[in-house]
Amino acid sequence: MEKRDLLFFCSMCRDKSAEEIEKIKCTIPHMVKEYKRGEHIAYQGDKVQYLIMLIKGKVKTEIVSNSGLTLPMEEVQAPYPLAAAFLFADDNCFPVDVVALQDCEVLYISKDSVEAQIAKCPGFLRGFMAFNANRMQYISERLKIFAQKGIKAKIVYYILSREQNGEFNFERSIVSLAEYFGVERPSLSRAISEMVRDGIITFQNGKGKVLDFDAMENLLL
Amino acid sequence: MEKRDLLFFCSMCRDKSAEEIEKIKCTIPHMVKEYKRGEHIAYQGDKVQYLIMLIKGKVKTEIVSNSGLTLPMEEVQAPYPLAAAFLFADDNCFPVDVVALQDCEVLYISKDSVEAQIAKCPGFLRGFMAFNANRMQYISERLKIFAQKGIKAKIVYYILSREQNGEFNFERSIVSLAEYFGVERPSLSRAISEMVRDGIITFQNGKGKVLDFDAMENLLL
DNA sequence: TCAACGGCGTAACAAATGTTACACTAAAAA
DNA sequence: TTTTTAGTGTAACATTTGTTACGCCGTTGA
Repeated sequence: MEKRDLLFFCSMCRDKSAEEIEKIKCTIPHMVKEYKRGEHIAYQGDKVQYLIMLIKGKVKTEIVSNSGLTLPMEEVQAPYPLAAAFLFADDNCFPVDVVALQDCEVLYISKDSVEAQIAKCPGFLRGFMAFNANRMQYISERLKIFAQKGIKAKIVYYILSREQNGEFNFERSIVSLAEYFGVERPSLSRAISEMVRDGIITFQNGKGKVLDFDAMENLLL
Repeated sequence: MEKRDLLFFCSMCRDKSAEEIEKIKCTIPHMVKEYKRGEHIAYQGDKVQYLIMLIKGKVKTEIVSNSGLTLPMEEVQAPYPLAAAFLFADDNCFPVDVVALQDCEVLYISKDSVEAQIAKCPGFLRGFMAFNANRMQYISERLKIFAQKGIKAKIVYYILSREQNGEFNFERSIVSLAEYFGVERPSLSRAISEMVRDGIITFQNGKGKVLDFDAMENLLL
């Protein structure tokens, strides 16, 4: 194993130098498995017994209903942990099927080894926690956006959570923002245009200013 | 919010009563502070330096924009941890203001003490992880529902993730399901009626059967 | 018994959003 | 240079969802 697991241990044990990571690699028992394109890496309902790291390739996850229908969920690029949050959950089952989209390599570390490593190495704990916490933070943020009813409310929420002195920068294209909001691009475009027309904000090239904070607040209800 | 697994992060302790929790307080270094109704327990942007447990009372959380507008987020009843996921996040700041709705008691355990306890007591680790994992699971599930475009798609998703042999039970009232989906009750009611009319499902008193799986699948697109 | 209430279905209409299509621009590729 | 491509705004129309109001039913409590 070479550079790719450096990435792995960088994310899981981030306060170590490369040399120290070398040592750690030797001290954590692990397995590596390879999967061909199209193979299942895990099935929904499987127990998550290992910390599972996708170290090479790309996978997709999908929900499988009891009647065999599949609902695509998301695609994951290496390097990335799979179901890391569920290793310690009460219901520690894969919530999805995991299928290789390319030839993949997957690294497994048993739960016991993870716990042992956590006890030994605070950095590993921090890395693991930070990963889960960051993911949680991201998901929470998205949930708050989704919970806003109406496109304008989402826009207002998004702007208010990042404006400084009334100025804001979307940091995304309209296309990706629409996707992030879960709405259609023309709908988002129209909503922004209307807010500009109504004198609530200015907007150009992803940047803008808030002109009427009261109107903004009303849009949140 | 799921209160069922509250909290006390020692899995050995999770089913303990308030009295038994008293003992645990003795084995981990900690502080207890009291807050009057209306006082701020934490401000958005504060560093999360402690594992913070609301052990008595009720609080509300709200986002505060840079310009002073507040967006209410959620209410939390004791006992429940506050911002537990953020203790180890890279950006370990409170994402919200926390304000006491009643007189409250709050317990603080320093990050170091938490790490020490985790190293000492695998049960504590499991409890902490399980709490975060369960919360993540809950939030992920809601996010998946929200991500479904259109009420019928949400219904289909909800049904497919819990049907057995084509039979399902909502386990909730229409009112609370509408809230869970983030839609209005009459809209949900109408959508269900239409699906019944179209021969896709049967439905009565919160229970029903899937009649046409193909039609269900089509509604997910 | 009756009144009050909450949960539910339904309908008519209003409002928001999706859909589709087209035009314009800037940047990248040919 | 010209052509292509991606990103964007806009419009007209279709569809979905929200809003409001009403009636029905079962439960609760006076």
